[in-house]
Amino acid sequence: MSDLKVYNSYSRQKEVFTPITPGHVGMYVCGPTVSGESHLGHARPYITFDVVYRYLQYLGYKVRYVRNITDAGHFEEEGREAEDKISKKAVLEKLEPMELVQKYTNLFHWAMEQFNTVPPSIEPTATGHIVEQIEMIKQIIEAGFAYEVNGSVYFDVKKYAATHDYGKLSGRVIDDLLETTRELEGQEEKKDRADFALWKSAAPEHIMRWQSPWGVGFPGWHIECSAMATKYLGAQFDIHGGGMDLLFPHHESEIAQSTICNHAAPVRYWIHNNMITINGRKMGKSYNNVIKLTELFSGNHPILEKAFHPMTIRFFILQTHYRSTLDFSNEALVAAEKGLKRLWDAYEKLQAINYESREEGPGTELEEKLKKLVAEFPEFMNDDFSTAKVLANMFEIVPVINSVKDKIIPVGALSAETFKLLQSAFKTWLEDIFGLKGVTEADNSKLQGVMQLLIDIRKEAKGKKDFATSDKIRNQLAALGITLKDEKGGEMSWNID
RNA sequence: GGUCCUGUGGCCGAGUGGCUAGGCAGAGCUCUGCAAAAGCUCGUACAGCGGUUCGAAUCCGCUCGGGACCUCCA
Repeated sequence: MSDLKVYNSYSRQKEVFTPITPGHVGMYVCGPTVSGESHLGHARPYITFDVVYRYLQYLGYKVRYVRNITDAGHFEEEGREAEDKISKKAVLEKLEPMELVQKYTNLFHWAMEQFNTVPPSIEPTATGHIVEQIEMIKQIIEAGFAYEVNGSVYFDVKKYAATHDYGKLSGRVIDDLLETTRELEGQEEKKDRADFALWKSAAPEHIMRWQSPWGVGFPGWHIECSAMATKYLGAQFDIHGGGMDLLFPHHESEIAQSTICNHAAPVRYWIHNNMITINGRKMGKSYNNVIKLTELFSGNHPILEKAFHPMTIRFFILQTHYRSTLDFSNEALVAAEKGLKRLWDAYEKLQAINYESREEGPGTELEEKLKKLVAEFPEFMNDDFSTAKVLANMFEIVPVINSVKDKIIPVGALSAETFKLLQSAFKTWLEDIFGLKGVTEADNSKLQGVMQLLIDIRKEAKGKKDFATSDKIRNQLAALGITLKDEKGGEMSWNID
């Protein structure tokens, strides 16, 4: 099998993945800011990196996956509103800050469960690591790369850039940065406009506040990730993930902070997912075009024509390469929904077939084709996680499965070995690696019994050519949202829409 | 304004210079008491204009369009 290659944002090219410690992978992914509800855009990184996590484990790595919860809040705009985003909202909603944070954290966890994502190994909170952040800031000051002004601490970007490559990750030129940075209030505290806050002094009304060597305040925007990543993954770790919109300034600043503290570049492979767009524009609060996950699952949103199942979303996301933008539309999601159903129906049929045939024999052309398609699954994944191509191959196999089921492909065309290969490959890839699940839940044994009874009655009616009765059963069930299908050979199957 | 990405058939989307991606929708056929599924067949698309090449959706240049970041942002 080929080596895993990942596109490293830092080098801007695909590189062979080699972990620092053989057999182990440390992965940090920027988690949600729990000051509000997650929307469709947020689903992308967590599903993308869930598959990365699952795939690395499939490859045999022991992975420590750290994904933070940002519950201390960042600023609306640095300096302008000397106010914590979370505390601000808390006032509006008349909630305690931690109450608010808890509410949205719970909601986030609920959504992640709907998406069938595996929980990270560690999910540290920013508020739980104030001490670590203060320690790190102290180190940066001691190293001479930060300075204190009026109880706030700023990172000295210019000094750092003199000896380090600030701007490399995001393709920024430091001089341009100085010219293009916007005029903001509170800038006068900084020595240089490109500098960023490590610690901000808190105004008296500020609710979230902690004691520090520089007075009462709260941590700056980027330090939490540096502190928590260092604590749980070490000075250098393998993978850091997040959305492309975090490249600058968040990840760029993270590199600077960590590099000063740990005397080494913190991350080997930077992986960034692209945005989900709607009408070609990034989904985001500032664009006023967000669809919250709760709205998506319920269909309760003006631009939604219907509700969409979390698995449809998951599949929708996996059908695109993670570094491409993905444009949302009702039509696109309906297409994904139908595609997933077709794939999943075939998968369930595949698992249900008890295939008995020659144990071995000359490989037919069909067999060779199937083996090739399956063998390509890991090849595609190894090429920077091309989930879309793996799914395309699966869809090529779907007609074969259906044909075996309907006996259009005769028994004996496939060896039992090939057939079992399909069964195990589909299970591994669909369930274990892609984390997909069936959309319809019909796991009610009583309902199954009732359905079997109706099917028996319908079979009898059909046998007597009593089509009035047989059609009545099928039509009434259809009205209830249950589709009954006649199959070749007189069997019947059903599913809930 | 700066930096970067991008423009593929009705829609969504893969695409490593030469070989049918795939999904959805649509058309025809087969199967079927009817229906639904399912199977088979069908679209010869790559923004435009040049260039490199035996050969370009794929490389280069220009033009036009869209987007991201430069501010919290997945």
